[in-house]
Amino acid sequence: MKFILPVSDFNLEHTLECGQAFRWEKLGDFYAGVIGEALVKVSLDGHELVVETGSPADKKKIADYFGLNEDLPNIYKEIGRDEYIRKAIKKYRGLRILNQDRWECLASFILSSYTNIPRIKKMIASLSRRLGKRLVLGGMESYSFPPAGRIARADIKTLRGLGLGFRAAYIKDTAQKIASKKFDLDELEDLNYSEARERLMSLKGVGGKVADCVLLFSFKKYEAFPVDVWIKRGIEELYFDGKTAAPEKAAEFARERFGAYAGYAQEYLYHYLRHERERS
DNA sequence: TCTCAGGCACTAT
DNA sequence: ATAGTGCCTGAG
Repeated sequence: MKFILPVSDFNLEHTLECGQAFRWEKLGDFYAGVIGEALVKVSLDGHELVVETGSPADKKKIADYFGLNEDLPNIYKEIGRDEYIRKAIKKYRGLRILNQDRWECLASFILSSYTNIPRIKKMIASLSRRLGKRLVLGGMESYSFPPAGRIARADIKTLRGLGLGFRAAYIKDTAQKIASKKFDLDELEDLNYSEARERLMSLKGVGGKVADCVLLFSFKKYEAFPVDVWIKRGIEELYFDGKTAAPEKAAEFARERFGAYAGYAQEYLYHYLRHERERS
């Protein structure tokens, strides 16, 4: 099916290539990716987001996935508290935080530890190809992200064979807890940010950074401020006068400075720090 | 060959 | 609480 979502303040490229999701690929003038159980093609034409899916899809869910329900101008007003962030917003206007599948998001960021984005994408692709469901759209094919049960039952050697390395044990352990309902992801929805964060951190392979990514990218807990090495260096340089700060301190500072949408500030700052600062 | 990449667990203070 | 260290793997 094919449909159109009207959009404003939306930049597809920034949104899909900012590192929050690992399943999108640019193919000419459109992006192909997987949302849940659907292979999806999207392109942006002015104020129209053109969406094509291989399986029936709920328009509302797709709009929600792309973060289209958030009032971006208001968010900019909230987080625009200094020159750095305002400059970053100017450069990356239209970047929206996605609302991804919770399990896939958690698993993906467990895999993100001590590696780089191309390799994270590779791990997710091979895991999906091996244990996920085949999806087709037109001439394209891809695979859904495997449900927790599939990963829980896979043996550790298989997972290592897919290139997961030491992360294989972490993801399997977490998959087992989810599949056996010892850990219910959806219950986190009703907890406040720090309670939910603490719960997530009880899982193996989930520290503060990964927990924040999951809360930000799949729970709409926008006060989450993931601190990776880049953001850490940036915060130290811009706000701590070059002095080193523990990741938790940097995150705490950022939540106080940027408020309820600190996570949005993180996305903009991250890209500003990583790609564009020197050119501005 | 070597270093480094979007962390985390484990151990020792 | 806080600091140090090893970890699968692949790209540059």
